[in-house]
Amino acid sequence: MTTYDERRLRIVSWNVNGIRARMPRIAEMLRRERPDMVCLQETRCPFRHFPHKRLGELGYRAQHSPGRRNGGVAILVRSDHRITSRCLSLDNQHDLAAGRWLETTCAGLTLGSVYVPAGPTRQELDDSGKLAFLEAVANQACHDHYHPMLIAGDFNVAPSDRDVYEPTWLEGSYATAAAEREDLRHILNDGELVDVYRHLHPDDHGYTCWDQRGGHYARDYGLRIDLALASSRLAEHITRCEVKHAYRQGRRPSNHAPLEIELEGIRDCAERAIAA
DNA sequence: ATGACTCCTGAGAGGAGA
Repeated sequence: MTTYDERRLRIVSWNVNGIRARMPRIAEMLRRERPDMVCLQETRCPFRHFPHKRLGELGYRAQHSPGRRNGGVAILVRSDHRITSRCLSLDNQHDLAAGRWLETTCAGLTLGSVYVPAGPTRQELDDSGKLAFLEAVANQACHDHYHPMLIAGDFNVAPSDRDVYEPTWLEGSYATAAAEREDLRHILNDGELVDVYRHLHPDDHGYTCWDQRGGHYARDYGLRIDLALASSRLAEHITRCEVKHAYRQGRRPSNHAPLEIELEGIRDCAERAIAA
């Protein structure tokens, strides 16, 4: 029986691009890393086909919010943890959350798994759905949370030009449009959230997503659109945040790499919040 | 700039992703 350090939590966020197609790689990651919690995006899997049994064999319980056809988010919790609450709505809207937002409180932490709509392309300029969704995430982050909060997932927004391989090629695209970036700043400022990777690695690219075509990964034509946002009182407890390249390589990878976040002293953090 | 992807559904192409 493995024993785990209760004061240290490791959380992985991963856009798996189809949980069924990715199950061998997900199993590999869970066996090797044994994270406490996992936020998944793009499960692309109907409710009835979700691999609860296989995940159970691997020692994880899953909560799943399927999307209509694409999308879908899940949160996996290692079986030795007790889940204290769950939330299936985003800014009090159930329909907005379907397939795109899940929230679980566990081990003194409220964790959100988010999949922001990709939004506009160069051809298709209407981005109102994406902006409304980002607004709802901002509101959700502003709600009173008893526990410190970590929101992790695929935001489909690269916060700045430093987060994309060649800004001029992507000008005005879904990931770099000014309005999206403005809304992301709004989430960070109003929710008092910290972009964890950028906070710990001010000078690295930290790309998490590479197009599957044409050797983008080999050339490192990447985007940093998978983010972990921590409430400010949680941010000081984050000791590590890394892109796990091993799972973007090898056999049948997702187009995204997992992002791993390590927290220490989380119980202290919750206790201080209660005392305050 | 990328030459030439890969998932899903449903039974073959077509939509979607980013």
